Amino acid sequence: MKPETRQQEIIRVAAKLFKEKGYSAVTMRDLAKEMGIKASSLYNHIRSKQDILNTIIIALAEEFTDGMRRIQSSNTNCIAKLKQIIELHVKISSQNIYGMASLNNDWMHLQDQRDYYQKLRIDYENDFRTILKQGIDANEIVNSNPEVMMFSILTTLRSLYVWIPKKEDLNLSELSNTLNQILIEGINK
Amino acid sequence: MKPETRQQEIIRVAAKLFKEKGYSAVTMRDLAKEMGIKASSLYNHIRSKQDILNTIIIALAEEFTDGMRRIQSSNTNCIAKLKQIIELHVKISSQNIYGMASLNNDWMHLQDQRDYYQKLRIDYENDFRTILKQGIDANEIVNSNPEVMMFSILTTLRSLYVWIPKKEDLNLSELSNTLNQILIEGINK
DNA sequence: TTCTTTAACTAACAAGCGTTAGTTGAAGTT
DNA sequence: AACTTCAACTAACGCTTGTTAGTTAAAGAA
Repeated sequence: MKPETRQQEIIRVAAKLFKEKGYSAVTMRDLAKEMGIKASSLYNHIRSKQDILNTIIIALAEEFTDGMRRIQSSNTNCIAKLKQIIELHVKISSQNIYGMASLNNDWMHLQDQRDYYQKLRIDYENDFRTILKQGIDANEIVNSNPEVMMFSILTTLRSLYVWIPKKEDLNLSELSNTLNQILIEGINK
Repeated sequence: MKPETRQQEIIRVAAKLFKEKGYSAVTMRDLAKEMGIKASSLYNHIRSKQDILNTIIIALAEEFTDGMRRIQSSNTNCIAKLKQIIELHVKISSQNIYGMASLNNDWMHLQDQRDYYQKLRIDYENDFRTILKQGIDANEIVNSNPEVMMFSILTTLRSLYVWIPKKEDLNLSELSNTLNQILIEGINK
């Protein structure tokens, strides 16, 4: 494991601050103070504040896109694909708690990369929708409203970053299983 | 129906801008431009930027608290109480799309009222948890992880404001029913 | 008509913003 | 020993921020 570069450290600390207060409310002086240096010194390592946000969000968004592609090409039924999606979100979210906050809350402050991000997001949702519809056609999934299903499941998965840090001694594969049960089978007896 | 006061209009327009860019990224000059007046003129109607945020968030939070109290004291089983909670969120969210964005994303920028808001939020979650646990004890709800159940359902309901505006011709009681089915009974066949 | 209230305005303030330029001392390289 | 690179620094830039003070014209009340 290579040690973290100073640049990576800045981006990591920035993501943490962005999670707490949001991109716009975090100043370069806040970030510098957290790093124990002066604001101007940050610019030896990063190009701009905007560039930090780009790096955080785009890397994560592409990770989700890659994961979805892998799931699509797996030779399993739709319920199993949904389980894989849940595991994908649990894995990425738990490994990148701070970044997920920026992805969810600060993407609108992207400039050059905003359109690209939104395309990735829309494509991801379309792939998700397709899996649900295939599940309905294959009689694996109840023929209700796939739009509401997607919204409900995806919203839950996208918010994992808020909730995971609150629980200690969290077993991730156990969490995936519990989520899978609740999202797929519901909660009633 | 009384016509909207100028103050109410400012708060409504502010909430709309807060939804798009977040509290910190919206300036008083942005808000003034949207109102068609100068920034300083806003202060004839409102005390401060912070005060706008207070008004938006606290009013909504108290509306949820009131709703929860009403549901608690209703003489129904737990599955029915959950349905009422879903209806409460659909109703408040659809009537206050913009305000819900501030409630969810900008509560951390509250100052004086932040502790009070957080208390309301924690109490609400505790009441929700209690209903779920009673449902498990009464054998209405599967004895899985009530913490994950609450997270999943509440996260979905809290994000309705993102999703409702995207759908046109949305029948609200139909939405409540669909949500109820998916959240309670799951999606599998 | 005179007085008061309302809701806009212009002008300005002090503080804070992201960022740049130029400098410095230490560490590594030849 | 001489040179280069690195990562910090100080100082400052032009701009934007929320907010205040004081003014003004129109509308409503006496």
